[in-house]
Amino acid sequence: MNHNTKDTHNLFSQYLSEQNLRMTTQRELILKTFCKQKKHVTAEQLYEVLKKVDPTIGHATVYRTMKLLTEAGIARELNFGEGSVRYEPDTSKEHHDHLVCVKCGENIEFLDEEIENLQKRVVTKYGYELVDHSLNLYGICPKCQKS
Amino acid sequence: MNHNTKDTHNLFSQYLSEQNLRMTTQRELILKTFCKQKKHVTAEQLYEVLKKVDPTIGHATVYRTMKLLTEAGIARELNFGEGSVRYEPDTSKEHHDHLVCVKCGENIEFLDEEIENLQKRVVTKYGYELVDHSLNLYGICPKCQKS
DNA sequence: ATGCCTGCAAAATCTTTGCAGTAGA
DNA sequence: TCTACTGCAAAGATTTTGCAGGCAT
Repeated sequence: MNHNTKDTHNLFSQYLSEQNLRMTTQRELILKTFCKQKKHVTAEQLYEVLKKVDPTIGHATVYRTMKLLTEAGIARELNFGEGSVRYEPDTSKEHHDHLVCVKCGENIEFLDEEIENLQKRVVTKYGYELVDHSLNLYGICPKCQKS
Repeated sequence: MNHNTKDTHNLFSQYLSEQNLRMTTQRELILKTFCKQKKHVTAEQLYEVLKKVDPTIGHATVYRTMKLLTEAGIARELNFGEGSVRYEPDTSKEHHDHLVCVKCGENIEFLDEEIENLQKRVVTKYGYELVDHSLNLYGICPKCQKS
C-alpha cells in the first residue's frame, strides 16, 4: 500500500544530490510524515501535523518540499476542484484514478485497465504524446445515499 | 458548436425566476459574451472582454454570474490545475472530455463512448451514484513535439 | 416599496517569494 | 567554507464577502 519509507528516503536523497540540493532534517521529517498519511493531504493539513512534531517548521518549507517531492516522482498532485491541491504518494507502478463522494469526501482509488488503454488510443488518434492524465469520478457513496 | 444564445437566455431566465432571482442587463451581457467565446475562459479573461463593452462592470459580478450559470447548467467548471477555474458551455447532451497540450495549452475536446460506459461500470461497482466526472489527458501536441 | 443586484474595496484562501540568519556537505 | 536551506513575513493570485446605493418587479 504505502511506500516503504526507506525506499522513498533513498529516492529523495538521490534526486536531491542529482540536483545539487541537500537532504535536511526538515525534508526528512516532511517526507516521513507525508508517507504516514492514510488520506490525500493538502499542504496545509500536512503542516498542521508537522507542527505537532516540530513547532518551528514553516509553511513555506512544507510547500517547497512537497514541490520537490512531486518533481522527484515521490508525491503526486491531485486536484478535486476544492481550491487547494492534495498530495498522494506517487507509486508510478500502481497508477490509479479517483472516485470521490461529493457529500462526505470519501475517496476510492481504482484502476481500470480498459479505460487506461482507451485513453492511450484517444491520445494516439490526435497525434499527442501522453504525459499524464487525471480521471476523477464524482458521485454519492452508498452511505450518503441513505442519509 | 456553440449554444444558441436565445436558448441559453431562456434557460437562464427560467432558472433565475425559479430561484426568485432577476434577469439583469449585466447578467444578460455576461451570458451573451460567455457564449461567444471560442475557448475555455477564466472569470478574469471574461472580465477583460466584458470591460471593453461595459467599463463599469465589476469583478464580483462576473464571478457571481458564472457561479449562477454553472448552477443553471449553462456553464461548466474546468480545472486543469492552473490555479484558476475555466468555464465552457455545458451542453449536457454533448458531454466531452479534454486533451490538453502541456506546452502550448492547445485543447482538444473528445468523446469516447466506451470510456464513458466503463466509467459507469466502475461507479456502479462501488455502489456510488454518478454525479459528474472529469477526465483530462495531458500530453504534447504534434506541433510541440517538433519544436 | 421591497429586496435582489451592482460595483467597490476589503477580506479570505492558497501559494510563492525576498530576506537575513542557519546549517548541511 | 560555501552556498543551499529555513522561518518569517510580505507579496501574489484567485475568489468571496460586506456594504451602501441602485434597479427590477
